[in-house]
Amino acid sequence: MVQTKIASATRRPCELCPLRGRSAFRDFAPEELAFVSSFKQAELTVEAGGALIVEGEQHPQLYTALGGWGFRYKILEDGRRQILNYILPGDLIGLQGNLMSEMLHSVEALTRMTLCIFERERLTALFRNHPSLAYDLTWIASREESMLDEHLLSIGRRTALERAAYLLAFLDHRAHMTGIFTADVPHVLPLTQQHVADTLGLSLVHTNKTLKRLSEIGLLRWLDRGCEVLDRGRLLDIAGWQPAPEGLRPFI
Amino acid sequence: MVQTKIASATRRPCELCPLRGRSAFRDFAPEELAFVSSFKQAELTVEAGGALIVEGEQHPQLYTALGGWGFRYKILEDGRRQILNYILPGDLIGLQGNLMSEMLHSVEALTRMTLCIFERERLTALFRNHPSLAYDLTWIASREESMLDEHLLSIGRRTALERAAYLLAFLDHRAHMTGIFTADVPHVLPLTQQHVADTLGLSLVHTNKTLKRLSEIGLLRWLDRGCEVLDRGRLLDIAGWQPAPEGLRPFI
DNA sequence: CGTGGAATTGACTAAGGTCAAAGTTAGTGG
DNA sequence: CCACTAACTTTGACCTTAGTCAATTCCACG
Repeated sequence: MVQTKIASATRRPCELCPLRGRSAFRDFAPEELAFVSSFKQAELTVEAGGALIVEGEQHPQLYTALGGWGFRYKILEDGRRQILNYILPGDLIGLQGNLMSEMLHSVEALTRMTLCIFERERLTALFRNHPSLAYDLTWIASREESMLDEHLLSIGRRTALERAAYLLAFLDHRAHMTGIFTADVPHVLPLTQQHVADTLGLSLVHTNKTLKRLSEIGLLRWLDRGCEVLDRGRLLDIAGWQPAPEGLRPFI
Repeated sequence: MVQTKIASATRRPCELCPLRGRSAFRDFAPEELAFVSSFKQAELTVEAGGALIVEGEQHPQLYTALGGWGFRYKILEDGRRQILNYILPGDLIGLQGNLMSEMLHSVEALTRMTLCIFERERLTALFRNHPSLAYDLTWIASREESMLDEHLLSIGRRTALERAAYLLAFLDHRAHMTGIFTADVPHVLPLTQQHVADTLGLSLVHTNKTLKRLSEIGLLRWLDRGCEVLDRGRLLDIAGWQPAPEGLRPFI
């Protein structure tokens, strides 16, 4: 949690971006690609548990997650923590909250993450010269909002069991959509029960008992620091949720 | 709640927009104003309780609230309702959720609302020709996100008393910032306790008891269908919250 | 072997939900 | 002007869910 970031020397060109060509993402026009390439400053690697963004600090960079898992959160003065959303490859980090002033939330890596760094300053050039990318940026912000809406509904109105079912189905769905659950890796959500608790607004103990209920009926398997979803359909039934169909999505 | 919208014949030019010139909002350059004027289709009036947007429906318009109060919400199949955020003058409605496909939440008027109508289709032209307005749009989406982050923290991690204090301080603050609490009107948040309950994720009964506690120590007065905040400072203390300082904000 | 983070479990407590009824108030129509 | 209604608010009694406390167990790792 207090580990520092580790900047890597990598300077992979956008043409070789690991996200490019994944079936979930839209293609770029050549001129868009050229601009994004110039927009990109460097790549960054953050170890699991490392702090990427700290609430209250100025943060002149934006990031796009290229690999790994992270999460955004806020804490109250006495330490109560609320996880706001999870970050998966393709997600833009730093757009939430004010566009230019200090950060209103923190971001921490759940696994080792690789990120692409952009300078906030250059957003102006993006808006001025690349309307289609500007549109994408708004689209991305809008998508984040709709996820937050869902979470709010969940925490506000669902029972503990429904919330847990919703969260795990949601993350499993996103992982699949993003293409990080390939055939060769185990399909595990890299969470501790503390993360689940802090996302659902529940205590750790109650979260544990709730997850146990879901395990017992065979909907998931809890591993050492992770969760394997065994039956997303039935989780969705319990939650009374249906993921919104999503076409090709942009990323920057 | 099932009343229909009432389109008014008004076609007030943007130069006479009631928001323009209010101290909270930024000024437009002449060419921006000209574009927004052409962007604007008409004005709309919705009576209190009227449905402006219904979840699941296609909605080719965007709105900017000019006057009155509204709220966005989602419901579960069995009727449990979660209010996501409130809409005040200057807020853009319809950007949340997917930019172009069906609406993912509903919007209802809390008081009589007047709105400015834009065609979603013309967003493309806005992005292409008015980078500064495109930037504003992203800024607005980003601001909505940061409000949702706050709400999530509140519902997930604050006690009933803290949540109520937070919500009322939040709304009172926004009302003041937006300039709708002028000297000649009573400074009343136009809510029922059911709205408060559905925002805080609490039952109506418990909400009532919680609000009573806040009244008894003199922090607010509950009126027939509304709330008068008497001591925002102490509400903020209870909530452990501090509104983020906000400079001039854009609107479209 | 130890050690520390994570997961589990049981006993008890408290916050908040549910049910049911009654009181208030604004508005409506006679 | 007044009775009537419907929507809101208020209150008390009781129940359920979830939180707290305190151990214990289970691993992964050095």
